Amino acid sequence: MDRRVRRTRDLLRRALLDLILEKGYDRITVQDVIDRADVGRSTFYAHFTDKDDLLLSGLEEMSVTLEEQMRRHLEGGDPNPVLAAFRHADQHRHLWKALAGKRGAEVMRDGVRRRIYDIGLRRLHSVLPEGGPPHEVTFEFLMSSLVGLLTWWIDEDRPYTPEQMADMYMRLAISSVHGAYDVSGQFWKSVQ
Amino acid sequence: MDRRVRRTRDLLRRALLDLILEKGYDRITVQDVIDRADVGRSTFYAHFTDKDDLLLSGLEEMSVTLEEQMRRHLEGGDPNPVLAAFRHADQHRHLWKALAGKRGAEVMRDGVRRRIYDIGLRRLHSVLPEGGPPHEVTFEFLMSSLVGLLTWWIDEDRPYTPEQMADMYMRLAISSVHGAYDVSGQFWKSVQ
DNA sequence: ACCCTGCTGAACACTGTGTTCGGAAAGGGG
DNA sequence: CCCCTTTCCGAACACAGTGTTCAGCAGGGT
Repeated sequence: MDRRVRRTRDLLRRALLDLILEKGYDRITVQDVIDRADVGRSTFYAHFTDKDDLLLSGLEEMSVTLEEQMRRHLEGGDPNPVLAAFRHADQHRHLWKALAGKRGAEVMRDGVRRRIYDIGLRRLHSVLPEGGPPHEVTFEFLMSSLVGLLTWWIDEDRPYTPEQMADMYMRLAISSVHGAYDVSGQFWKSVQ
Repeated sequence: MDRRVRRTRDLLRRALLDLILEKGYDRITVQDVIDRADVGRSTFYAHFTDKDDLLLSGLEEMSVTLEEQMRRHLEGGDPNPVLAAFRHADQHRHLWKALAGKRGAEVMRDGVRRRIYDIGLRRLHSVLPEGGPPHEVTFEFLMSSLVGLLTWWIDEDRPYTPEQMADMYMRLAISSVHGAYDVSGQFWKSVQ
């Protein structure tokens, strides 16, 4: 039955997330996960090929809602394009901490990073003016600082609201581009 | 014999670095390392407690020269304080790629990151003005973009000189701070 | 030539992985 | 309610890698 399958997979995913927050991803064994989820060993391997696979299945779920949320914000003409990301992280703190935080797995951080990069790339490339550093450099600069701020904020439980974080990031990011490319206020408008 | 000991440790460290570039840190077994270094198994464990320990002993060596080099630049009143970091990465490409790159270990990236953070923190805190975002936010923004650019540049073999990289980074970084802090203050009061 | 000191490698116990398979349990359709 | 299919269970197994131990070997230093 489909319901049974989904239930089992959810149990396993949830157990993994809890364990990540407790002891960190790399200290977890498959045995830990199936004990916590109260699921048979062979059942685990019937659903996932290994621990990483289980983890990645969680990322899929998360990045789908993230991308959707970001797209909605962008298409809705939101003045701050990164607000959606900070809001999503705030609403799914538990998930983000486990997946993108310190105790999470490397695989995962790379995954999250790549997702945000992909979303940002589409938009940024058409928005960046000419006459400054190569786009790839500016892109790397802006994306790594965004990912850095996002994960730091969640990981360290800093007491700023998503709106504050997004504002601060955008202010820093926009003026960096503005200064480095030496353009007039037109850039600010095109971002809004 | 002191010389014999040092030789053995060097053989192991070198073997590890080569293997990291070949197959990535997490795919390496202790057996791989000692085979490559042609060293007995028990000898390995006589010198290092495990694989991570061997890796960290390499970081020590690297971060000592990096810190020294950065301190010299800073004390010499160098106009571009991050140039030393880009130069060091350029001169020790092999090491940086293995330690701070994609194929390197997580432990290591965190180590490199923390080193750069520590060095930057001392300096930044006294330099940042008031009236903008909280220092910790700006600091995180600047440091993660610096680390991001550094590792991306080395990892992807982008064809820019250390001087160009340092220049581009400083341009982006300075104008971001300048722009974000040079405000009438009204905006930031609501954040703080 | 003789010591040390450090190196060797086989053997071992142990932890964790991923597979297999007979049988139990759970749910849906008649 | 029973039957049938799907799913789950868990013990047993082979395997890979870790870290330890120990008797013996090698070679540089005095």
